[in-house]
Amino acid sequence: MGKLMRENPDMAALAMEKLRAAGLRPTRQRIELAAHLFAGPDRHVTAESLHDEVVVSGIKVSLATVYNTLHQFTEAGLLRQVVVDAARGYFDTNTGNHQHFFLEDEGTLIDIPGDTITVAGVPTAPPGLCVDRVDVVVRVKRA
Amino acid sequence: MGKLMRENPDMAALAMEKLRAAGLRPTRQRIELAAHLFAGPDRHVTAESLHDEVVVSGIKVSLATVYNTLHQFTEAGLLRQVVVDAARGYFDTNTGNHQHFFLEDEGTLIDIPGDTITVAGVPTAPPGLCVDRVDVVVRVKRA
DNA sequence: AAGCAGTTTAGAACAATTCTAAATTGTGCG
DNA sequence: CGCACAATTTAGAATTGTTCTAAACTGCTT
Repeated sequence: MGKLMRENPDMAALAMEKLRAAGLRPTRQRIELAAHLFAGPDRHVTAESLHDEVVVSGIKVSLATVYNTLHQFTEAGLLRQVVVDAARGYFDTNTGNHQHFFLEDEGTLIDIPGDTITVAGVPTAPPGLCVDRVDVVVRVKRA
Repeated sequence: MGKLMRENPDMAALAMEKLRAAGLRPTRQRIELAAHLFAGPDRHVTAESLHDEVVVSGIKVSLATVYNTLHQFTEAGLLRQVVVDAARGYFDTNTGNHQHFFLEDEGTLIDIPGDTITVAGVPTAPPGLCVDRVDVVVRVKRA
């Protein structure tokens, strides 16, 4: 399986591990995408941005596959979706408890560590429902 | 100016006032939409849902106008946009400080009064930026 | 009643995302 | 190893929500 990932063959190995652990067959495109996503520290991508990035780096993956993969990774718990912009969907490689700054002008996300913000007084969920998650988005603008 | 709004002519008058106060010319469709939006207590609508509702009640308004109007109302401070679902945009007639439950299964929003939830520890905005708003979304699911 | 800027509208255009059916690729097995 | 089959990828069409456009219409002022 391959000739790519020359920049860092170890990333590929790690990615394969991650995929296998998640029960996802380690295909060329999944490995490349995972390598990109999990190479750096916490990252925020959209399907389009990740696709561009990956294509630029010389890898051939279709946009449809990026969408599929992003969703599969999310289901597998490797990613988390962040809803801050009605226009596009963001995916976050930080799946732990944390919140976000959202720079509305640029469409950029910045993590806020999970122990920084405290949310108190969340009412109990309406009958028959349970709280799935509490999201805090700090929307910031040019001063 | 017309024959509709028979259910509640006063609503129409009120709506006209609101529109005039906001500097929006009180046209037939704006009046009808405002009457629907501000008739009940706090409401959450999408362009589509409001359009359907209004059309069903026998009023002729195009979807484009609903979109325009919703945006104009928002700019005028009569409505507020809520981003909880990547798929569609919601508008809230409650423009005051408050938060939301979001029932992911149904796509329904429920207001949480502004003094219920307390958010502490919001870090200062990155340099050159200022906090515009802090949104809290409590995502709930079938138990 | 006329004029005109502000509005509305149908329909085209768009952007993000999903779907589809066909081609390709991992993986296990003999 | 090489084959078979299911899982995956893909190009392109289709969907969905939203915005744009140019033409028709309407509320206001005179």
